[in-house]
Amino acid sequence: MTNKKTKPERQEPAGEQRPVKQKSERLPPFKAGLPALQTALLNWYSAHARAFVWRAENVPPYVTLVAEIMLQQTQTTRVQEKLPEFLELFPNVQSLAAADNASIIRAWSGMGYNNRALRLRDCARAIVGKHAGIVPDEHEALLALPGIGPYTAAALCAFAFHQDIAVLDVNIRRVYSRLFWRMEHSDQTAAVQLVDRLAHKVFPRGRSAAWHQALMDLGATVCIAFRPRCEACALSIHCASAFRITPRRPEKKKEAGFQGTPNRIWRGKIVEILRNSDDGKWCDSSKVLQLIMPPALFSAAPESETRIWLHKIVRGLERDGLLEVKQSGRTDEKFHIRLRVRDG
DNA sequence: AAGGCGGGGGT
DNA sequence: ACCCCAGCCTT
Repeated sequence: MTNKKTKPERQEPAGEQRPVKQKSERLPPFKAGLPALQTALLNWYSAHARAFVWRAENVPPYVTLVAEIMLQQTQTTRVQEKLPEFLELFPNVQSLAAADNASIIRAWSGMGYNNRALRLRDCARAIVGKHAGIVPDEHEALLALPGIGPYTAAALCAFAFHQDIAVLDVNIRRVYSRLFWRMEHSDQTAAVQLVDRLAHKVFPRGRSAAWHQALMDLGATVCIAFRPRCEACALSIHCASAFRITPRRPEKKKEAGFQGTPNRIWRGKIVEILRNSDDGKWCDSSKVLQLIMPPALFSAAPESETRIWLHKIVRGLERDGLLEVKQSGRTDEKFHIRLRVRDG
């Protein structure tokens, strides 16, 4: 068991963070047997499954793909709201593949992590170019697509194509860690390799989709990160850590920022300004500063230094294909930006 | 292995 | 004013 978020200098009782001993490749001892555990989780899911639009009957793989990309680091409630709007604009792989940068970035408004929007569009293009417009159903092929990593590839195999495959994200790993090993604190998880090996063995064959959806629902509503609600958990009888977890928050990482706000938030503000400006219109750097900064801060900020800071952020956005920069000559002069129109 | 990358909603 | 949250990519 490791705590990857806690720094070594943090004082802990000796031995607390040693890795869980793994004597063999055999499964951990299940308190009441694996079949009983499987039944308990699937029964709980039958009664408590959250009704999401991407879980409806006969959802095309394309919709599952868009949903899973959106669900990378974005809450279910927001995806529930944004997915239908997005699908209205881009109802299939072909329409998404045809989108220019500005269109897809605008359609991504409110989702955050805007680089995902371009990768998703590029993913659609790769599907059109390499897979005849059909979302591939093989894990290896999915993994090779832009924006699709181990989690999303497995999620598509399980949820869209009903293959027997383990789906692993931070939620499911947390649930497994607590279920099969004795976790002392809420921010602890078993070693990823250990959990992942186990994950391939414990899901009921033929029920991978329901099983992993169930784990994610349980992780989101009951076996939550900070203070798990063991008293409400259908698996507490089976759980090695039930009622024994002490809440503890992970060490927060410091993040580069300006005026107390992380740079990525400023990035988002800049992109949002460009979304709301006319298509193809160049926006003056001073105007952008005025729009993204609180009035008091904008008034007090020295023009030149602030513009140099903005310029640095903007170059990052340019590198990512999100916007275009027009600057006449010297880098310390005013400049103009707009949403990137050309394809990336 | 570590850092970059949003933003809305809850407490 | 904090907190949280269905990863992936680059260096």
